[in-house]
Amino acid sequence: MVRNRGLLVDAARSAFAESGVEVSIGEIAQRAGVAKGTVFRHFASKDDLLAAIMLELLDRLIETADGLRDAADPGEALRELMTAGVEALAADQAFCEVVGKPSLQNAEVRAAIERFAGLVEVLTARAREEGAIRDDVTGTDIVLLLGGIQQTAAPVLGAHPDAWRRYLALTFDGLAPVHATKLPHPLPGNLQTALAAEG
Amino acid sequence: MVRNRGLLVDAARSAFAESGVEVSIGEIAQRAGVAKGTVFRHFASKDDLLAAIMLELLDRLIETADGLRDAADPGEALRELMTAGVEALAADQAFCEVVGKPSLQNAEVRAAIERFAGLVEVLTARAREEGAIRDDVTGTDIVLLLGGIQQTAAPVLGAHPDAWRRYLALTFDGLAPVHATKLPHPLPGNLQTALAAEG
Amino acid sequence: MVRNRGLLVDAARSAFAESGVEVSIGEIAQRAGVAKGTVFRHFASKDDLLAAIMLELLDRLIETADGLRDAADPGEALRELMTAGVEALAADQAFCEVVGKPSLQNAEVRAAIERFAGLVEVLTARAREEGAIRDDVTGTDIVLLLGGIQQTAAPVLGAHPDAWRRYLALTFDGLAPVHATKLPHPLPGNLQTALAAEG
Amino acid sequence: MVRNRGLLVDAARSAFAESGVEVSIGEIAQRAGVAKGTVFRHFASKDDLLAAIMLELLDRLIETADGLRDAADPGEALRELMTAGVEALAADQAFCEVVGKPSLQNAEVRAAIERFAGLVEVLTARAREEGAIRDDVTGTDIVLLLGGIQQTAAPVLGAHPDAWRRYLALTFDGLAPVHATKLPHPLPGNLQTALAAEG
DNA sequence: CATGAATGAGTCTTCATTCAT
DNA sequence: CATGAATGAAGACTCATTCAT
Repeated sequence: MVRNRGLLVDAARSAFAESGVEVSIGEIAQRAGVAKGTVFRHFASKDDLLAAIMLELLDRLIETADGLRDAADPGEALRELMTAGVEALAADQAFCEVVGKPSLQNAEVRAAIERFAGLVEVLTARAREEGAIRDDVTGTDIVLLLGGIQQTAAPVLGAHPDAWRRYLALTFDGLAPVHATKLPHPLPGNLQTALAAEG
Repeated sequence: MVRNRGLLVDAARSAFAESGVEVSIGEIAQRAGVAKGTVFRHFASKDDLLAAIMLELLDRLIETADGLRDAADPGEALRELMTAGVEALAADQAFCEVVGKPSLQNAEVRAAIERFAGLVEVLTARAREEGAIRDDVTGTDIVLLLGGIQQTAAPVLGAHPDAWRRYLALTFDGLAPVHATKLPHPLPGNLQTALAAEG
Repeated sequence: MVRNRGLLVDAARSAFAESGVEVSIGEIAQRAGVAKGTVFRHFASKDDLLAAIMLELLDRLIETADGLRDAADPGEALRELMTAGVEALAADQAFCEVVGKPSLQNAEVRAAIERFAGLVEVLTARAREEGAIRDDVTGTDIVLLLGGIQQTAAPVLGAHPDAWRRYLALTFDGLAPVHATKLPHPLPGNLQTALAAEG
Repeated sequence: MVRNRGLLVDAARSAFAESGVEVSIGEIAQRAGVAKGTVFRHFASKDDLLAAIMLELLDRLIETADGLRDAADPGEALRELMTAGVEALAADQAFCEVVGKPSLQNAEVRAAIERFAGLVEVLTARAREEGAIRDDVTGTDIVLLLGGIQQTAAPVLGAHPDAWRRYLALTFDGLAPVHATKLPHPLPGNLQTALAAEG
């Protein structure tokens, strides 16, 4: 039924968030109060289930980015988006692992990340043009930084759940247009190109 | 013999570096060209082997930090240390996982991390006092940032092995004393204290 | 299904009985005609499986002991109980090993043994008071003797499956109240106390 | 060298005695202060080493039995022999396991047991003819009883190292010629015949 | 549709035994 | 002769996935 799918998705969401991608199907099924077989009725494989959950998170983030597209203050908008991004990562162990490891991403997830990256690129460009951030920073940088900020705080998140805000602030200071030297090793503008394997 | 142990450690080093802590003993043995049992001749358990490899890396880092202790330019010294730290992380998947997840650390590894953190604290203090970095940044921040910088670059490391240098530069700019606002959510000075308490 | 569990328990029962506690899960699975994983579906660990089988035997023995509690002839009742006990041991290698080695006993098994020992104590006391057995024999002695009688016959059990009856008879003669000298080295009345302390 | 063999045998003796036949070759080698390979230089297999140690024990027992052959009091002689036998068993875990489980016996051990059994048969016959013990008891019974008596006390040997004397006394009372009823299930006079497998 | 039993490949680890040095 | 490194066959246990009911 459709209700079971809902329970399943809820359970998977919390299980992946708390325990990461390695959480077992059995654990998820148990949390949902269904049998393991039911999981595979709704999702062809564990990877599919994971992808579905990750897509939810990505879609929410895409929506947020979309809503900030025409914000009055592009610098502030970018900061809000980054806040939302890091917050989402800090709240979900599996999300961190998936966005940080391309090998865990399937086609749909990759497409959603690309979509998100495109919006980030737009917001970043606006902020850059307004002089809110330095002009050698790209959208790809911003997307990558989200995972980095979360990771910085990760080891202390148990004791300091808000620590990521500290490192977001620090990173944002690094993005400020006050810095004279150019950043080295610029990446290609497109995230997919930057990810392009083995090269 | 000693040669086999060398092969084994080499194999383990590269296997852990490429695939992370979950790489199987079988894979390591195969890379080394030995039987599985041979691995357990040299290291009592997989954890012991992992710890040995991690301690190599940590010891090298500690040595580097120690050598920079009395450097003429404390700001530059800190940057060099961070470079060495991120480079080590970027080159080793397992190292990232171990330093980021206290549950993977055995007593020796934990002690080495603590020792390293102590040296970072010293270098950070000097840089702070010299005005090379802003005065609301602690050694704990620096240690945590290493993992964050690596993580930022991680998704593109396959295609751009030096990408971490870009994000190290960006982070270092964020540490510059030009920033007026204080960082929120300060952590306790001691890393162990910051890590304390699972919740 | 339930049939498979039956097959599994049957297989485990006979495998443990014939080969002792060291029989492999693979052997049991093969006898049951299932895969190894199936064993772990039904029992969380080998110890759990062993405990389940052992508890069956102990429960049957406890039931027997309980049924003999108010028997008209306490001497005969004790003999019947000992017969049941030795017979159970003679038929099951693993049972012998488990009751003889406290380290193989989990909490439930230990509790069942204690319960059985309590009943034996009662029956022994009655027999003693009736003058059916000598008055320096305790329930602890009787419990211990069961394993001893089995062990006496063990080496010839292959060729003489009933040999234990011979040594039960001999032992029972030794328990008769006709003997003038007291038994040396009396043990504490309680079995757990007698077992206490590894040294 | 011959000295190494001595160290090895000493180590094996104590290791087998304390831990039983399952003690590892590594443990024995370590106790002896030699390398594992050395064990196999002196003994072709673990079974051979075990057999050598067991033969020592059996030879000592055979000697004891031989010395009691012409004792003035045949009943007392038998009791002394049984005391020596049970004491040897109680002091050696592996010895118990080997004599109790024909499958652990190699040809030499079996021969020594047979030799011992022959002597016991002689002592038993004398005691029987003197009326020191009941006349339906055979040497085979006596040999088998040794293991049984040890086993009776085994579970409490940790806390009560002399407990076996209690059960030896009890058993000896059972052997007394005061008992009217014949023992059931007589075994063939020869131990090897009684052991004869699968019959 | 849902169940949960069954599968089987894969993991770490132990240990008797062999053999090059 | 002694060493101890190497082997490889087991063993217990886990888990994604399949499928009969």
